[in-house]
This record gives sequence, C-alpha cells and structure tokens, in this order.
Amino acid sequence: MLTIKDIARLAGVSVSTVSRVLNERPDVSEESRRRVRAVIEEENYIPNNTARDLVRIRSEAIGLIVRGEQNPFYTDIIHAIERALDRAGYTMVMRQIGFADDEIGAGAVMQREKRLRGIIFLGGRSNYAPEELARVTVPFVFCAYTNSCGTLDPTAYSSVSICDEDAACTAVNELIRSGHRCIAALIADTDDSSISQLRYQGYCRALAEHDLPLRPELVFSTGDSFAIEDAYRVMAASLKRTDDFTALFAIADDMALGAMRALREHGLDIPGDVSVVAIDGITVSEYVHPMLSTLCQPKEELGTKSVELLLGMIEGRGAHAQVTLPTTFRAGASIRKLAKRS
Amino acid sequence: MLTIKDIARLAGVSVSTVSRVLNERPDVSEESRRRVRAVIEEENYIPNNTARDLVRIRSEAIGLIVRGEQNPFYTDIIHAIERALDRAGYTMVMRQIGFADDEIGAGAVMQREKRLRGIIFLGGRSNYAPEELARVTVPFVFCAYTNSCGTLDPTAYSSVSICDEDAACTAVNELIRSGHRCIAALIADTDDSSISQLRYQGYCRALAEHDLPLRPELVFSTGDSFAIEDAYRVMAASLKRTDDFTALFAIADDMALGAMRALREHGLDIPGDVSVVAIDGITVSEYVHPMLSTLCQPKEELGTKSVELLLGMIEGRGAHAQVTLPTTFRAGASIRKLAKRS
DNA sequence: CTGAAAGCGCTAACAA
DNA sequence: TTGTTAGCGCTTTCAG
Repeated sequence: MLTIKDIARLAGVSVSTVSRVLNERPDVSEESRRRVRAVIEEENYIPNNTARDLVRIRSEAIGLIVRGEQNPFYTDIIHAIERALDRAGYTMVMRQIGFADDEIGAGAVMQREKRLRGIIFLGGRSNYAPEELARVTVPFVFCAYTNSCGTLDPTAYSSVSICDEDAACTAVNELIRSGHRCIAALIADTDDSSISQLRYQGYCRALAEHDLPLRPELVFSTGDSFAIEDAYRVMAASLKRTDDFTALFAIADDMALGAMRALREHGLDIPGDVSVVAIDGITVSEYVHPMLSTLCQPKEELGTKSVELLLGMIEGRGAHAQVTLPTTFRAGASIRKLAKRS
Repeated sequence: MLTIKDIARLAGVSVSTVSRVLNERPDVSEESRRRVRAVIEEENYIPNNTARDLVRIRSEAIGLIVRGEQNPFYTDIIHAIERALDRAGYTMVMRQIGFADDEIGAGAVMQREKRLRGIIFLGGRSNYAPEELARVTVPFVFCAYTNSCGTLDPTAYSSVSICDEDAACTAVNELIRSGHRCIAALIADTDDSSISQLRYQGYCRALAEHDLPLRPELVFSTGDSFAIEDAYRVMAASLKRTDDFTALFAIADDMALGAMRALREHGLDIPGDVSVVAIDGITVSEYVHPMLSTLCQPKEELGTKSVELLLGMIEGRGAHAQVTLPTTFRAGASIRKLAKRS
C-alpha cells in the first residue's frame, strides 16, 4: 500500500508538497504540482482517509442514524441525503437502530468513534430533555420529524419536516369532504410526542372541526410499529370487533397497504365499502390497486434540505432552524365520494 | 475530548494499561482493570476509532457497495448484513452507486480510503476480468449475484446467491403448469451476464422444455432499469402493440408491480386476463391485490451467509466459495389456472 | 515556494 | 503485570 512518503519520493519532493497538492493548496509551483499529480495518477495512489481524519481531528464524515424498522419511506430520503453529502464532499456513515433504541446515545457514541462533523437523525422521537441532547456536541438535524411538542428551545436544535398534525388533518379532511362521517384511524403509539401521536391529533382535530364524534373503538393501534405486517395483523383483528366505518385514515402509507389487505380479506371493497387515505407518499402506493390516496411528503427535499441545514451549521454559515416543508395531496382511487344524505 | 492519556492519568496507570483493558487483554491485574474501567465509565470516555484504525492499519470496517436504484428487495438484505456485522463487532460503511457505475472501482477506492477489512457487493454485474477484480485486495463477496457465466476462477471470488436461471425457469414453469402457453416476459438488459439476462435465459429454457415457441414480440425490456416506474412505462407502451398473452413473467417483484398497474389500466384483469409471476419476494408484494405469486429469495440468509463467508475469509478460517441458496415459491393469487384445451 | 519536524490518539513491541 | 517508546499516514506550523 502506497503512502504519501512513497509518492513524495517518487516525485522527488517532500511529503508536505504532496500533502499540499492533495489538499489543493495554492502555494505549490505548477511544476511540482504537475509532477506529483502524475505520480499519483501513475501509481493509482489513494490517500488514507483514516490518517487524514485523525490529524484533522475531525473527519469529513456525517453520521446518519435511522431509527425503526425499514420503512420504504426512508429509502428515498436516505438516497437524497447521500447524494447531497457526496456532492458536498462528505462521507456518510449510516447506522440503523431499533425502534426502542436511544438515538441520541447512538449519535453520541458514533460522533466520538467516527469523529463525525455532524449527524442527521432520521425517524426518531422528539421528546428529549436538553441535557440528553447535550451529549451530542456536533451539529445535528432531525429529518422528517421535529420537536413539535416544544420541550426544546428552537435555538437548540434543527429539523426539517412536514407539519404532521396539519398533514393528518388535511388527509382526514379529504375523507370528510367526500362525505365520510365514520372514519376509523390506524395508528401506532399514542403515548408520547411521536409522529404517530401528532398525526393522531390531526385526525382528532379534523373530526372536531366538523363536529364529528371521536369514537375510541374506531381507533386501532399497532402499539409501536409502523410495519406493514403489524398494520395488517391489527386491522384484521380489529375488523372482527367492528367494521362500522366507511373510511380509514392510516398514519403511514405502509400501514395503509397492510390494512387494505385486511379489509379485502374481510370482504370489504376499497373504496366501495371503505375508503382509505394515508400520509407519506411512498413510491409503491402509486402502483397498488386501488391507487392509494395519500398526502405526499417531499422526500427529496427533506433529504437535501437537511444536508443543507447541517452543512450550513458545520461550515459556520447558518444557525439552527426548524424548516417545515409542504405536503401535496396525491389523489389515488382509494376514496369513494359518498352520496350526500345529511 | 478525552484521550487515552487522560484516562491513564486519571486512573494512575500508563496508556498501555488503558489500551490493554480497552482491548480486553488478559495481562492486566484485576485491580488496574477495575480502576481503569471506573474512570472510563465515570468520564464517559469513548476511544477514537480513527486512531485505532490507523494504527491497526486495518480497521474493523466492512464496506457495502450497493449498485443500482433503490430496490426494496435490497433493504432487507442490507439490514441482515448490518445486524450480522454488528453482532460480530464490525462496522458497516455503505456506499450506493449508480446503475452504470463501476462497483469494483468504487470498492477499490473505498477499501483504501477507509482501510476496509472486506467488502460486500450487493447487486452488481459479474462479468469482470480477473485484472479488474485484482484492484480489490481485501476479501469480498458478491451478494445476491454470482459469476455464473464463468469468466472467473471459482477460487478467485466468493458469492452468495440463488441460481437465477433456475429460479426463472421454476417461476415460468408455474405458469406453464397452470396451462399458460402465451407467456410474455418483462426484463431489463439482455446483453451481458446480468441477473436480468440470467433470468431471461431461465424463461427461455422453461419455454423450450415445454416446446413453446419463444416469441420475441412478447419480450419487453426496460433497457437497464429495474425501477417500478420504468416497468410500468415499458409495459404500458408494449400493450399498445400487443396483448396477445395470457401470462407475464417479470424478472423482479418490483417490475411486476409496475407492470400490473399497466395491465389494469389497459383494461386487463389479473389474473382473469393475465396471470403474473415474478422473482424476489419483497414484502409488499404479499400485500398488493391480487397477492403476487413469486419465487422468494431467502433475503435474511443472503445477508447473513455473505457476512459469514466474508468474515471467514478475513479471519483466516475459510476460503472462497460460491454459495447457492434455495428459493421458495410463494403462491399468491396472481396466477389463474387455465382450463385444459389442446 | 519548499522541507523538516511535531504531533493527531492509539497499539504493540520491548524492557523492566 | 506494567511502563516506555516507536510509529500508523497524514496535516500543519515554522523556518528557510
């Protein structure tokens, strides 16, 4: 394995000169630069990033902590993040953690182990105490979720997300606009300020705004999973108790897909018997039958904007900010317009 | 930021002693070990991996190079790989590359930059020349594909995959067993030894074995993409030319889903008018309607076995091997049994 | 513009 | 069992 020394020797210069051309410093003569470049090219030399990172104290690496089971929704965002990071000359180190794991802890460890310049948290909770958050001492941004319950000072964290509550409210309103009155909800956990909870609140708000009663028996919860199979399982079990609703709001596309299978297996037609709406806008939901009506998150922008915000903080041109991105309703064929009758 | 020196000072020992307890060496007195551990705990010290990796020359990192657009099929495998690596005490560094990019080159760069111990290639081509492959000097394994065209010496590479040709043949046979005679195929590229090509060969073989003619006008190709949207687009365009088939074999689940939408939009019922079968067994295809009949790849095993093989080579207990894993047919509802006539 | 030399934080001989 | 010390490959003063 070639080192900078070998290159220096081969080019007949000192290691510092090689280092200078490696780092595109201006203070090198054209002649030296050319010679060094030639040798590097010739020998197929690639600098040892580990050593560079060590001496620079900080690396050019950004950590990405992804929480929860594999949600197809994240895939696009992850790609957007990686591309954006790559374009800016940073490396991405990804770490997946379990639904119940502590992402701040994981971030703190990773930050030190890998000497990260910054961290992007994808899909987490947001109810941290400031002290907990303080364990992460590099810039970070929450992607696709935010601290909407307000336990944190807005100057203390960054986030790029949609407004989950509004999104849910909008989605449910689509159902109501189509004449639905008995609207069930398929959610995950309800007991903290998770995305599930926020979207559930949006559901409640939409009902309230239209003077529709909130019927607890129509709120189905997977407990803490967004997984398609759990959505299916819970929906199937719930249908044995009640199917007294004409529409279903699922807090995530993936969950909607699971629920739709359960509905069909229960003999219900979509949207004939039950209309379905969800939030996220994952690719595949545009290809299922009936095409899922959903409120799309701007996946690409969530990723690129997160990177932009993070790099802004890292490179000292930019401060903490909470960015809220707009959603767009994608009309599918999973909502049936009900005939008006009171 | 605390360093090993600080810990040594605080614990009243030398850095070597700290290093020894960090690396769980046996030659440390219980007394020292206890004291050092206490200080580490107390100070929340986390060793600098960069420095460790530098001095160890080689890191504890394994590279994962994922080629091609985000295929949901990969997600599960990636997770399986990460979990297995984590369990064995290795870190994963992932890098996505474009469909047309050179994964061996990417691997070679990454290997040097990150001082990788090994590399797993996910979803690549397999028609490299031995000289190209030689650029990667750490152990590596091809995951989910193999060098079936045989340009490589079996002692020169490792792979964990299914037999793509057999899988395709089996899938198409399911169609034939159900009485189908006019079977279209939706494929990607055909001009190299890609997975698409192998599966296409399986399709051809199944037809040949049953004396069915290969009708080129029923072979639809996306060119080089496995993306759902391209499958949809190509299928929709093809249907304008011909719909003279009773069954469709798609080389990937995701492509099947795209095709199914096109078929429906063309007014065809699945499986009433057209039966569909595919290969991969991604999660969501179990939830679409009709449930997709498909030949499942053992995703979890593909990942864990790849890691096992790789670590075997890295840790010196194990040599190159080509592992072929079995597929299992998952009967959905997308195949219609044709009445026997002729 | 260039080179010598001092580390970055850690591991691994080698001595003690 | 412990400490001393020489680097790992690179960047970065600081002189020249």
